[in-house]
Amino acid sequence: MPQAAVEPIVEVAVALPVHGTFSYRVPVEIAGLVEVGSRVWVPFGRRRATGFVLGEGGAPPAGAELRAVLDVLGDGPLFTAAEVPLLRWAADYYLHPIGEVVATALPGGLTATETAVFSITDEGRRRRRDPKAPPLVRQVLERLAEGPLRRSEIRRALGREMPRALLGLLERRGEIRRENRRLESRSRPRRERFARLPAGEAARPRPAGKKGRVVAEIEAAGEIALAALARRVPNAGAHLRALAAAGAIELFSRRVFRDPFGEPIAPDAPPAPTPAQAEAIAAVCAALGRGFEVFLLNGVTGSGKTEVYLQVAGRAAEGGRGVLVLVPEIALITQMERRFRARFGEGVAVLHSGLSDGERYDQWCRVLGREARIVIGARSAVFAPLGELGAVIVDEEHDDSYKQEGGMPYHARDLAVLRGRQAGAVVLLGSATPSLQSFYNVRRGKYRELRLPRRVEARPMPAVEVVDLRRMRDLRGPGRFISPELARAMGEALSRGEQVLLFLNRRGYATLAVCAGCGAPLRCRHCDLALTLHRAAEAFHCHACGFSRPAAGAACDACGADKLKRLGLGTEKVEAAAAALFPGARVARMDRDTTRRKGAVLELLKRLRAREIDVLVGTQMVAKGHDFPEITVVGIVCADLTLSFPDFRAGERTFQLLAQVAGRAGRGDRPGRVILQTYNPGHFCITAARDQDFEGFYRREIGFREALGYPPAARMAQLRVAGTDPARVRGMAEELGRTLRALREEDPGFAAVQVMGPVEAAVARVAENYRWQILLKAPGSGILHRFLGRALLDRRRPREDRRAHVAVDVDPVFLL
DNA sequence: AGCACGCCGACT
DNA sequence: GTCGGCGTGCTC
Repeated sequence: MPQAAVEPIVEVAVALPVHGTFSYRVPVEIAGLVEVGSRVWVPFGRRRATGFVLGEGGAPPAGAELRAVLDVLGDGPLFTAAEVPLLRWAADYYLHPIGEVVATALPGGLTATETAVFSITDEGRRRRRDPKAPPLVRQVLERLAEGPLRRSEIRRALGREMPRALLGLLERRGEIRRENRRLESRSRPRRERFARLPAGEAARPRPAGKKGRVVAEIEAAGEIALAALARRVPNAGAHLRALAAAGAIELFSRRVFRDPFGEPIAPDAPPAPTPAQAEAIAAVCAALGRGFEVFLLNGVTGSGKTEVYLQVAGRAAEGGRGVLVLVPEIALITQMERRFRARFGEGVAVLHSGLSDGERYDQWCRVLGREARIVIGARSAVFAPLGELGAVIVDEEHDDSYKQEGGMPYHARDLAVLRGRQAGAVVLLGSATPSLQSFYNVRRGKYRELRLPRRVEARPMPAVEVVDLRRMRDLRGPGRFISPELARAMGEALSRGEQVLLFLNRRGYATLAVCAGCGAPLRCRHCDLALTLHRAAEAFHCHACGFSRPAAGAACDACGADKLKRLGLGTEKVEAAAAALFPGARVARMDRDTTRRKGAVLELLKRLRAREIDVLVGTQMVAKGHDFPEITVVGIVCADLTLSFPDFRAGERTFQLLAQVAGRAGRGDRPGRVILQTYNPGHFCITAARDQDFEGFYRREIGFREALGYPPAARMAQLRVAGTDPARVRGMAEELGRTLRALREEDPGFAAVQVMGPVEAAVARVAENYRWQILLKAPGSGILHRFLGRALLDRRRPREDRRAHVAVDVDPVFLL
């Protein structure tokens, strides 16, 4: 007699905003298909939901009954057991529901949901025109007559809350029908149809005419996708069925990976490293396989950090272990990807938000299937399903783009280090301007520092001249922001046929439009923010919410006067000034406005390389790691914009930005020159950036952080209360503040936690959302985490909705 | 998130 | 009375 099969129990993270995991039985029939990383369909309360299997489950808490997994979704697991600890840690550390953490980690479009969908019946169609029916009923029926809707969609269409009871009543009366509909996940493998010649058959007589051409093409290709065949032989499709029926060809379908890569890349051989590179490579490679260790590669701009990454990655991947390479943004991923594919060929996958859900899913599957053991990606790639890791590399580790805002606000660099620790892998953080946090860890002996103090091929560092903008204060026109020194340097470079980069960290033409009559600034209707004039669009834009209004005929909202003074400086005005000062020069601009289109950044970079651009004006986008070989002069139009930010990281950000921009100069064989214009020529951030003096900057800045208890000397978390109802938002923020202070009072263990606020956010309203915030400071992350857990998870809090809700940001980077 | 339950004021 | 808001608990 066969032994009764035991149903396994699995631990499932449900893809809903619910804290904790849940246990389910797995029916024996599908037990073989359910493993760690499987996507499953499970009953949850009164409905069903997508879940992710994290491991073996335990007995449910007393009173709860185990329910059974209903189905296994998709073709196989979506992550490996090696990634589970990272997902759990992130959920715990960032106080985020684990199912949502998994959903964030995965490519989009994989979480099916189930909700009630309402549709109209014939009875309802009749009642729709009944004048005696209440207006709300008629409105609902009217909407449903156009097509079935979910409750949330009805709410949106009507612009008001839709009482459940009313829908229930209409259903009982037979005017509407309700059914549970599974909203399917969108991403699935792509299959394509191919044709080939039948195997093992000697040359059979070739058909004549068009059919013959089709067969010839297929024979020449070996096998060919039908889409490609149709491109070569127009209307080939018309003959395929007959050819297949005659046995002349075979048709079959196969999974294909949507290809995000562009043209093929010529292979390269590793160049001989400089002595400093060789030393760094040797140090990191010696650590491979010996467990967790973090290196900070502190290398000046142009010192060849990428070559170190390449050689480390190559060695780390030798034993079949995975290598994760994080790069802050998409344009840089493309550069990095080219270098890696030139060295390692096809074993490279890319993961970033520039890919479609389908492309991302395919790349993800290539990694899962171990076809690619090197992943290059932006922050979300930190979750890539590489399994056993050999090395983690984070390029430009100081870059703020690693911080995710919204959803689960995580820091990819921090998670990368954690992932390395969990995997016992080597972590390599690289930057010319390391974050204070990473350098602090070097100083405390947690990370090992490696230096590349010189540029490759003995190229000199650029010479930086500081120009005091206060001299220009009373001037008008371009002379106010393009000093004689900068203009002269530009003129000399241009006359030698060299290129110039002008940097200003603010886009638009005029950043402040003030009424000439009453002096009121022009503000956004949906935000507490001034509008910026964009001349290319001839419109005023809000940089917070995207609101825009035409510039033509714009009048002051306060007094109605139609004369607006266009104050403030943005990249568009700099562009216009450069064109006016150097009429022969070809001027281009690189900021979010000119690069919104996909591929626009690469196009600009290509034009720059092809020398079709003489002067490039740009925002911080141009500061990021790009290699501009022919630029010899960099003008920093106004270094003070980031410095005056009311944020304790303003100095750090300014130093990094200036040092990085300056580093764009002279990367080819001609020496570079940087003109740094500022109203604060004596400020230590400015002088340190001028001298490329990271150590000096660090000493000054860490002193402040330690004295004031700011990270990295302490830990912070920010609680953001936001919503559409200003009174509720304020009430919730104040209530939360009281709760936090009470918690601090009642437990002496929390005496070291500081609660600051609540205060209204600096921009109190963004896109009709009102914002308040509370800042928490603590000496260490353990105590802060316990405090947050007690405050937010252990005690009841008021129900949140769009009118007012709380978001936690652990280790916040942007405090405004 | 979304579903049900239970508590209140304000109408037939 | 009871309808329909609104706050609260719960989902293995």
